[in-house]
Order: sequence, then C-alpha cells, then structure tokens
Amino acid sequence: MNSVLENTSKKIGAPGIVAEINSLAHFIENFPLQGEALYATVFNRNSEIVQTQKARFAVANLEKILSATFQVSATSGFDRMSLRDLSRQTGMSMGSIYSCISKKEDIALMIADIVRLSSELTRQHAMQSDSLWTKIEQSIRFHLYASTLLQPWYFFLYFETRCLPEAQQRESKQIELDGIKSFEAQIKSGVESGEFHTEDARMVANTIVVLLEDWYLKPWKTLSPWKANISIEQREKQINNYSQSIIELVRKLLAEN
Amino acid sequence: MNSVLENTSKKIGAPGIVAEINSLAHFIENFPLQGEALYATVFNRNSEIVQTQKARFAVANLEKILSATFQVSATSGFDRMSLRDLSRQTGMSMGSIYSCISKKEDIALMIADIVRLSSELTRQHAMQSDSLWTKIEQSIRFHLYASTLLQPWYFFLYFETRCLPEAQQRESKQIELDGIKSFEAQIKSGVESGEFHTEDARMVANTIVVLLEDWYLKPWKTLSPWKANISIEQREKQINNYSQSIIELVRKLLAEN
DNA sequence: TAGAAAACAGAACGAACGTTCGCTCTACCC
DNA sequence: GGGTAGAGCGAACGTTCGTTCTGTTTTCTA
Repeated sequence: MNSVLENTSKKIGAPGIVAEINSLAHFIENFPLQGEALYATVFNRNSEIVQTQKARFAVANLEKILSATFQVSATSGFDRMSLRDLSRQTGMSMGSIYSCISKKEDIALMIADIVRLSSELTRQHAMQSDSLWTKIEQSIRFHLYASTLLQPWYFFLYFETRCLPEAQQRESKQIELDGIKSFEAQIKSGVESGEFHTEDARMVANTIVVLLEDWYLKPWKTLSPWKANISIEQREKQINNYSQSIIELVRKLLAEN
Repeated sequence: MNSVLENTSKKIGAPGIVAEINSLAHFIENFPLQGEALYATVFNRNSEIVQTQKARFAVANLEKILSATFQVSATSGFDRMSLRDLSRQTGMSMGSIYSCISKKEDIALMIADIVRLSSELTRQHAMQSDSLWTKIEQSIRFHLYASTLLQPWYFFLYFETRCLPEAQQRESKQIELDGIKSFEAQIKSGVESGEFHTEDARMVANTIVVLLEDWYLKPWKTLSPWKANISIEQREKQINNYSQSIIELVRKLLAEN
C-alpha cells in the first residue's frame, strides 16, 4: 500500500495532479485513473470484494469484466445483462468470473467507487487555483476531461444508481448536490466581492452541473458527435469547444446586467 | 372515436388547449391528459395492445397498473419490478393483469406513447403565440406544467428508455433533439431580427432543454422540494419560481453583451 | 521439479421470472 | 331467468437467472 489510492478505507489523500493543467493531453499525463493503473486502483480499493488474490490476474480480469459490462449494459441496462452475456463477451467462464467477484452487484459497486474517486480528485484539484474565476473555469474543464476519459463509468453510475444499495444511492445524490453547492459558494463569494453579478447563484451553479452531466450522458447529441475512437487531438478540440461554450455562457450569466 | 386523442394511428389533430394560458390552474383546466380522461386516452390509443375490451374495466385497471408501475419502478427500476410485485401493489391477480396487457413491455410502450403525446401537445400549442419571446416563454412554462402533472411518466420514459425496442429508443432521442432544434430556430430568428443577441443559439437552446429535464428528473434537489401531495397553490408557486429562474437566465443569455 | 495454492471450466442447482391455462364468477342479453 | 361473453383468478409451465460445486489446469514456491 504505497499509494494514496490503494488504501481500503477509501479515503484519499493529496491528489497526484499538478496545479497548472490547460489541455487534455496535459490532463492525461497527470490523471491517475487510466489504463492498467485504473484497474489496479479498482483492485486495491476493493480488496475485500475482489476474490482473486494475485494482482496480475485480478487486474486483467477486472479490465475484461468491467469493459464488457460497459459494452453490454450500455444498450440494455445492468439488470438485463446476465452473467452469461458477460461470460460470452469476456471469454471467461462462469467460474472465472466468480473467482474474481463474489456477486453481480460488486461490479456496480466498484464502478460507483471509481466515479466518486474521480469526482473527488478533479474537484479537489480545481480548488487549488487562486482566483475565483479560474476555480470555476478549471472545475468545468477538469470535470469534462475526467468524464470524457471515464465516460462509460460516469454514464453507468448515473443510469444504474438504482441497482445500488440505498445508502449508495443517497451518496450519489449527495455528490451532485455537493457539486452544485461548491459552484454556488464560489459564485456567491464572487458576487460579494463585486467580481460577479447575479441574483440567482444557485441557478447558475445548477445550470453548470446539468450541462456537465449532459456531456457524458448524451454523447449522441450532435452538439458533441461522439465516435468511439478518435484521435486525442480531435477529442481535445471537441472538449475545448464544449467547455468554451459553457464558460462563455457562465461568463455572460455572471456579467453585469 | 370522437376525439382527436382517440384514434389508433396515433396522429394528433389540433390540440384542445386554448391560446392564452398563464397559470397552472388555467393549464389544468385545459390539459386533456389528466385523471380518468388520461387513462381513457391510454386505452383508446392502445386498443391493439390492451386485451380488456370493455372500456369501463380497461380504464380502471390501466390506472391501477400504471400507478403501481410508477410506484414500484421509481425506486428499483422497471426490470426489477416483477409482475408479482405489480400484482401485490394493484391487488389484481396475475391473470387479471394479463387480461389487461399482453406483455410486460406493453406497460412501458403505453407510458412512452403518452409522454410523446404530451410533449407534442404542449409544444404545438406554445407555437401559437405571436411574438418570438412569448413562444420561448410559453414553451418553457407549458413544458414545466405538463411535466409536473405527468412527472412519473416523464421520469419513467427517461430512465427506462432502454427497456423499449430500439426504434422507440431512437424516437425518444429524436424528441429531445427536436426540442432543442425548436428553441434554436426561434433564438436564431430572434438574433437575425436583432431582438436577441447570442453567438451560440444552439448552446442556449440546449441549456433550456436540460434545465427543463432537470425539473422532473431530480425532484429531490432542494432547488424544487417535491412533496407528494401539496396544494395546487403551492405547486403553482414552485413552478413559477423555477420557470422564472429559467426565463431570467435565458433573458440574460439573449441580452446585448 | 514436486507439491501446494490459486485460477479456471462448465455442469448443476434452486429460486424467481414472464407467461399460460383451465377454471370460476358475474353482468347483461333475449 | 337460463345462456353466454368476458373479466378475474391463481396454480403451474418452461425458461433463465445468479450462484455454487466439483474437478482440472496453471502458476508459484521451495
């Protein structure tokens, strides 16, 4: 356990993202939840859930299982996805799957955990900026970056929350409310200092949050035409367009009159 | 078949809402999809699906079945709701349920149909206003009114679209895209005439639509504290607050600079 | 390289699912 | 007021689900 991401109490320490990040490429360099490291994190943070003991097998199988889960459940939902579907899609036998997890629900739990971790990481880091406006801007950009890289994860949590135990459901709602509150607080203090002008900070904050959700929930909107595999440069352009749209919109909402 | 709502081809004629509606109470007087008439409409528009022939029985049972579906599936989802749950909740036997519908999926189909009808009705009617700004304002208000009265229906369609056949899934997405396009077109023509000012009509339109969705998707946000049974006057106040928030926001987004 | 431990395979299990079937009941018609 | 169509009922059906179990193979270690 040499990483803050790997403890089992699921508290996180100081994030490993450096302060000044201004492009997707740069974000990717610093974002810890990608590739093999992502599944290693899943393994380490869920050692009580994951049955497989050897990290080498566990990480490889978690990747297969979770990827297949995203593929299958994207169209028909988690409930309709049977473990036989999963077995077919992963090429693993029932026994293999159950030597990795112990319940179907575990899959959903692990996904929810990673999304919460990702949200926490990006939000905490955005808070490191010094000016109010930069904090808002960075929060928006980081959230878009992270939810792009982990799109299937964010999407899954949103639509499958109801598969989770009630305590986890409440926690997911709380994360959204915290997001709104965080933006609201920044806007309000900007209003007090005379930097921003609005009579409804709550509404502006809420608008930001729902626009951020829209990004990973509705990739089919022509607003952000989503292809499975496009180059990082193209994706960067897409995100920049959308984040600029949001930022311009917020700027107008917070401008004088 | 004496009403435009009752034909089986599911085309709708001129809506029965009169032009000038400025309060929830007034909207309720004119909105055809309420109370018993709502379930009569379900029956008439789905005569091929509904097995029960006598309207008297069919309407009563559809009300029981659909109400129970909303109650049960709100927390656990449509897939997890078994027909035995439904039997318990409605007090009907399995046989009775199947003498009303012929497949579980039929329930979702009927709900989807009503939501589409409601969207169509409210949008068409809002278009009857003469000024551009009033059209936008009315579209927003009507949508909030309708999605409040039919909140469980709108909520269900959003979250259970994936239970529907693929053609229906595409249709649901199309409705959202049409909604955006409709707002976008009005904003654009306002920009051309100099009435509005924005460089990103699409984004403003999209923002309106996601804020409208937010209303019926997240009743738990303290933004719009949702209690099951509050008086019409209180509900009216709630909606007015929220619609005023949206309208003010849009006004600011379309104002000069 | 022998032996223990872990991972894997897939048949088997009981529960629960959506649906059907044979039957009873009831309201309305001539 | 007997006949009948249709509504209501609930046990039973075949299927599929999540999960378990019993071997077999692979991997690690000494």
